[in-house]
Amino acid sequence: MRYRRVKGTRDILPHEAEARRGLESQVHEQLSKAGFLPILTPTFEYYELYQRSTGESSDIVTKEMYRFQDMGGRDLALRPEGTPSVMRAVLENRLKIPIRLWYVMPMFRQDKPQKGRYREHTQVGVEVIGEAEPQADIELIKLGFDLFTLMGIKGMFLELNTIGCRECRSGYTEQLTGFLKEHHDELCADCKVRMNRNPLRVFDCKVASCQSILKQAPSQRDHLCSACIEHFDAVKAGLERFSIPYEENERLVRGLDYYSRTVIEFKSSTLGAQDTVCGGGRYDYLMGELGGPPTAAVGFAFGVERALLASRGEGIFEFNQSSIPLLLLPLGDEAKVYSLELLFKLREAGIGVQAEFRSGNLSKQLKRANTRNACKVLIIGENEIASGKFILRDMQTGDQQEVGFDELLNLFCSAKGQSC
RNA sequence: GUGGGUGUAGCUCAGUUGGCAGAGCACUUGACUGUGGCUCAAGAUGCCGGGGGUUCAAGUCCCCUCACCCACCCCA
Repeated sequence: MRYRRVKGTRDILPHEAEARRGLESQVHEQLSKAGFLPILTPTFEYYELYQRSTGESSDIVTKEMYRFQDMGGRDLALRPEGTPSVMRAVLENRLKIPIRLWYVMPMFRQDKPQKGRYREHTQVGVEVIGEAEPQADIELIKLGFDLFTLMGIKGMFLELNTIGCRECRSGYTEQLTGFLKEHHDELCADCKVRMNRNPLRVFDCKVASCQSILKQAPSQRDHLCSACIEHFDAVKAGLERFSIPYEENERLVRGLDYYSRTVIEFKSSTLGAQDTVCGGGRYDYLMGELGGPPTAAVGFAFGVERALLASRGEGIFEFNQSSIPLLLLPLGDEAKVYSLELLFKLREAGIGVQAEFRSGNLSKQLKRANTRNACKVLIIGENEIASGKFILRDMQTGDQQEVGFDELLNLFCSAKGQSC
């Protein structure tokens, strides 16, 4: 094969493309009800935007970005995640805050592909901008929970943590760094790097020896300020009140630098190694970081591909085998021309109709109709053209009737929306 | 970057101790020239991922390489 798709990219073939349309329209409906407005941002931005927001300690920025220069020498990058672009757009276009925005956009990360991980993938993102109260966190989490339930995500569970605010975190990271320095020689190479860049990330480490050291590490819980504790308690109380099951996971810190306080991940046990369907949290400092006014915000994003993987064959985006409600079967050259005319007239009337233009006797045409999964066929031969009456055949039952054009319209318009 | 697995027909996959390249599904044609699905018959389809080596002989054994998948890591 001479031409292949680029590593880590996928062709989304008709049946999956249909499923995605179904998913998107459901998401749109739910989010509209919750007051979210759609937004779309460019596929590439200045590299610096991601560097400043996603952060220097994140894997995304350090090793996964598609970074390039354009002909004007601009330092650009393909969008690896949506939140920075959306916040930039809010700021740049002076959108009125508070505002709730959502998007579905492709994201690009040059990671090594495997199941549920692609170099181009699609995220649905949801951002609540300008709401600092824990109720916003609760509403958002409930929204996600309901959405994933509706989609039929199998083996779903929610992990929850708080990573504090600037004030309480700085004291904690200081203490944590001190602890890590004491154990410097026992740590793995990755953790030695993490220690300096973003010490909280050491909790992500899967190396057994690191984990056993970390058991004795100071707990962030003991360093949360009273405001952060209050916020976290309110969120947890809300989840309990609305019967949203969750697991508290002190190890959950998220790979992006801009989070504060609440962080969440929805996971599915069916996905294997890449089990996170949705990640998110609060990012009260990001707007300020980008040079805007201090603006609290909370949001999440879920991967469309993973959501589909985790719910295959279930939920809202099942789709029907594509079938043709009515297929015109012309017999002979004259009938072909005639059937084209008929095709346009019927379609104008709103009927989902197609025509078979290949030549062949009736036997062959019916065979083709069968292969193409036609519900009903209209046989158009010399006799039919002469009389203006066509034979309408039901491909399932084999019933046939002679119908004129007007009769045909009536039959199909009254049966609109029905499958065969 | 580090492991493991898989590459054979359009698809799913067999292929034995090295001995003519196979099956099922799908496809084409006919039986059936204005009535499909079922059945029967016939047919087409391959750089066996690529390169090199061993051998009288390689899909099969050896070396190299590429691609894809999975896992580590990280995340959606």
